[in-house]
Amino acid sequence: MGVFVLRTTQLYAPTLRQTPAEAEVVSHQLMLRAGMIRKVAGGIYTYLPLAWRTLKKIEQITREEMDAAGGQEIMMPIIQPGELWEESGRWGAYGDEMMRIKDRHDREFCLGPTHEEMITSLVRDEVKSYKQLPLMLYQIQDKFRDERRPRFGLMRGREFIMKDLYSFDKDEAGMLESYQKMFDAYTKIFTRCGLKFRPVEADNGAIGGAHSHEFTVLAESGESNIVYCESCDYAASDEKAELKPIEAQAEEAQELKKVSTPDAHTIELLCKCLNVPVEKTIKAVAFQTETNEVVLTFVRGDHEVNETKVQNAVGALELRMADDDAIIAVGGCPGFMSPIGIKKGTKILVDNTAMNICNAVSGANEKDVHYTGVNPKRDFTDVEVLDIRLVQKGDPCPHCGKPLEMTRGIEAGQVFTLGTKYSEAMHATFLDENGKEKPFVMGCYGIGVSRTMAAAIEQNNDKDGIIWPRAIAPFEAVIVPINAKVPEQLEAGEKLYDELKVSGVDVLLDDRKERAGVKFKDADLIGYPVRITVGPKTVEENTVEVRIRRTGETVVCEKEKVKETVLKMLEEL
RNA sequence: CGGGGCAUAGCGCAGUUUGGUAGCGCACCUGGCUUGGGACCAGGGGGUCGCGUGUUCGAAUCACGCUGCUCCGACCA
Repeated sequence: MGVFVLRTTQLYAPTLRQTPAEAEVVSHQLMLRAGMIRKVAGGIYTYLPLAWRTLKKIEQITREEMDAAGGQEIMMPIIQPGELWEESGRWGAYGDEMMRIKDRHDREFCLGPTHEEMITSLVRDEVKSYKQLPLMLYQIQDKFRDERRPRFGLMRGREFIMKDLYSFDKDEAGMLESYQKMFDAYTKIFTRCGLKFRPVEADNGAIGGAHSHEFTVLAESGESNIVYCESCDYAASDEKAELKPIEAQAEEAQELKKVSTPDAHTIELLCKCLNVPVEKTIKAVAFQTETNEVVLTFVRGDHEVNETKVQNAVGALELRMADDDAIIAVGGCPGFMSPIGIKKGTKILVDNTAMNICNAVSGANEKDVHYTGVNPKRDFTDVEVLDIRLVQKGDPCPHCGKPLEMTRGIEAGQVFTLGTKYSEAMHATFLDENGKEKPFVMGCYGIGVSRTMAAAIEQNNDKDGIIWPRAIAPFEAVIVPINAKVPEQLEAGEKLYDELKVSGVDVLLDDRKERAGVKFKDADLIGYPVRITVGPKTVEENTVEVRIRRTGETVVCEKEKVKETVLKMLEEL
């Protein structure tokens, strides 16, 4: 009996019978109930032993794949000097999401929301030659983002664990190679974690750069919408999904005509009022940028505007709905907007599908008046025509034209190319083969470790609790003596523990003097993949029950066959 | 940041309308009994009723201010 026995009586895992009122999503509820986490403040949690074991397993898988791809692990401080962020220009740009603090000398620091500046500064000081490239450095560390609205437990916390790797290459081709290595590594990581996921093309957002993929863990409760094609391998986040213009049925062009449409300030009312199909209408959405410039956008009545596309098209840092006053100032009329007759110089974006409509209806920039017979190609002047609509289920795939499927997921990881955005801003350069000074070509690659744990639960649970994938379960198996007060049962349990432990199974012994029902309920709630039940029959008939959490399948076997049975089951999970 | 809601024992809640000894279920402790899916009986411990100011003989309860949490929206590498 040389093996230290890990027993539930020594495990701090306070399970709750009732669900705390504050928990909205299932992962949050189950983590609280299973005694995995406790809240400290809004979006800030302590990880108790069970959660920490799972997190360490996710970290370890991540670490192994990062190392295998050529990454080197480092650890950077959470606290970062404001000056570094001044250099990159993000001290001002990052906004309220950055937790800023001052030291006793009144110098500015922040709790790192990300580490591009830190890493660029580190490498800038040491790496001077192309011979030292490529370089990939990563860390697994706490990040802090002062979210406006932390919610969903660990899914959108303020402090969370993240793996972030940064690649430095001498040129674009090298960067793309690093990017591909990381893409492959991420695929391995999420596969090894036992999760159903999809890499999707994504928008780069404020971080900059040209390529990006999100690794989305599929779950109905997820916050990201993704589309994918079953005929080809296209998959993208909804904000990224490209759309080709839809051709409209050709008709003889009618004359542009104003008609009275009292109170028809929504598309629905307009269709009723004029008895036209919604595909024949053109809808307007007005935005203002951070500099208060008005951007008018037009899409087909049954489509939605994709703000990310608009933002990228106009190069804005921020978009918000335009005030009525601002709309009027450029010659528009809220609720009755049209590109026709807007003040010259105003930015007008028209979706390429809306542009194809024949004899459409649009506003007329007058209250209670619309145009009919609108033929955008003839009537719209000084407009930019491009793809600005939000994808919908069934839209044609941009690659093969087949209808796209839509599903929801949780963004657990994202890979980006950064190019030279940070290296140029921060003068991080090296000498190339010709002795010429060049900025590093960078990429950055993140995995939300704590979010991945939450995502795993969102994807794997039932009414009784969590159903852990084997690779990231806090324990692979639990041994439950039905009655721990019967010495023979407890001893049999301990003996099995030793056997399994020695065979490399991550196992726990539930030695609590609780009734069997309590221990079964807890085992289901915590979600150990395999449960081994030791009872009177073990003592009398030498048999043990082995049960698979996910399927409920139970196998009765002889005590001597337990090891073999459990190993085989775990193999198949 | 806008709009709702909530704050009473570790958790879930009642009590607030109509001011008068702070309650229930679960959990916890003791004893008994029980032991294959969250038992039962008896006894027990635990509260500055989120904070502050006011009204009142008297405030969990009424008024005003604040703080925190939460939901919807906006926002989000």
